[in-house]
Amino acid sequence: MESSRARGSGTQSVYKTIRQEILTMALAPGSPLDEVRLSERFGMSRTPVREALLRLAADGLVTTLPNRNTVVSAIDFATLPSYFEALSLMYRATTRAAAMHRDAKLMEKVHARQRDFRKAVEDRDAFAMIEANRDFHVAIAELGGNGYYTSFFTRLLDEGRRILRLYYSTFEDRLPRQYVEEHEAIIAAIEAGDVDLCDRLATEHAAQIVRQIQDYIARDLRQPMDLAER
Amino acid sequence: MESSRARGSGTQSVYKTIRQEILTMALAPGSPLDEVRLSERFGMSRTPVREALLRLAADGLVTTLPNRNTVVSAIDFATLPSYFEALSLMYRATTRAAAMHRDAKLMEKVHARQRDFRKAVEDRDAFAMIEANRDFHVAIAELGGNGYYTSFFTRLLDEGRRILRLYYSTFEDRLPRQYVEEHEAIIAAIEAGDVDLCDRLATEHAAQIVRQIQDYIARDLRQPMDLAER
DNA sequence: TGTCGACAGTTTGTGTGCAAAAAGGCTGAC
DNA sequence: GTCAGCCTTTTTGCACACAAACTGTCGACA
Repeated sequence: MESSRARGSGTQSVYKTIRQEILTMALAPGSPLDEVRLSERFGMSRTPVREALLRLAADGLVTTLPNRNTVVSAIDFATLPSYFEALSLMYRATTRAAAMHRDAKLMEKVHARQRDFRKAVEDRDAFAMIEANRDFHVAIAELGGNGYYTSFFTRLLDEGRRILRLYYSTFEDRLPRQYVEEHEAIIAAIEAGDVDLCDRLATEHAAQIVRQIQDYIARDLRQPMDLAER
Repeated sequence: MESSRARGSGTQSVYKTIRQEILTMALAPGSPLDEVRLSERFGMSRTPVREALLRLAADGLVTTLPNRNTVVSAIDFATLPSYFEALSLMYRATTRAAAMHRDAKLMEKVHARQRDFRKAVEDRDAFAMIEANRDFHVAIAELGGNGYYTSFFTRLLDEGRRILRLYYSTFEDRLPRQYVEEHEAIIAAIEAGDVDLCDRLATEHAAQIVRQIQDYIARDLRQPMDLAER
């Protein structure tokens, strides 16, 4: 068959593709992932598909029901408070770390991500904004230089992409501009090496985001809302 | 063949067994894990072995070199400072959370784990002490009720099991008794719901452990030490 | 009419074969 | 004696086949 595909790339490409589709909500939570159907879609056998699903399961993005099928993991609203708590903590920890480990080269990446973010806001592109915001904070985490923080934080932010997509389908431009300014303030504080200020700004920034999501949720709850996950 | 094995248990049992062997250092970092050899050892085909290795790779416990073999992940001493930082943070976060979410049933589990820990210290069993200490803090994290904290912290503590095994091969009984007392103090602070005290105790407890490991490392460095991982 | 059991269909879990890729050894030339 | 190139060996990545397990449906019986 197609031996054009590089040897180790099968699993990788399936993993990346499905992961992206899950995070962008192209695959809704609860969607069944059939191994045969996926293998047909990607034009390869079940084995690499299976291995990709295994990796996604390890990431917590899909849930495999033993001897049954695999589904896209549901977003559990009951754990949202825990999520916000963990997210806030990691906002603070990574931003503090960044203020302590300044590095010109990595700092430039932070600036670049902030430019992307500003552009997304100006374009009023809600989805691009979500991605850019994530990338901005990942860049800060990498600047902080603690790999444990970076991987955990990245995981949290990715889960957040799904939550945000749920509520950002319609774009409201009141708050985003404020986010741009907060990002600028955080950058300035990092460059000044002011750890305490970073901590305060990160705390406030996290609270801002949490507040906004909670507003969206509260608004949704006033409308009839289909909570059935599957 | 042996159809006696339950259908879904193959991968699971291989995963659990190898994971345990890695965490207890029965499999040294850098040890090669050959799929064929493992499949012979466990009396099954390569497929379930392969899936188990994939899960271990997702946990970061093994590293798979593409198109080559997979090896037990090395312990990277360069990242130890980051590790200690993350560990300390999670000690604090989970203990604080525990003080806020008190629960009689889960609290009893904490007491039980502390009894195990005390017994391990009295028995002068270094390895049992390592396991019991991990379980004690996991129990506190579960008491805290934040699943994100629990999973990240558990992962850190498991990685710590390997590091501690490196340095606890000979048991020194100066500090352990102090750990017992510190654990007791933490339990009391949780039961009193004193968040700030929990934070201080967790910080000090973490610093204690970090200091001890660093002492071990410093002592080792004074001797000729083979740093070659493989 | 409601409930239980058997059957068929679907989907996963595992076994097996083959080919690609990398490592190490061998041979030959310089 | 050393180094380059080829070949062999080892091990993985993927394809495919088969059987177990679960779901849903249909029919029989109370």
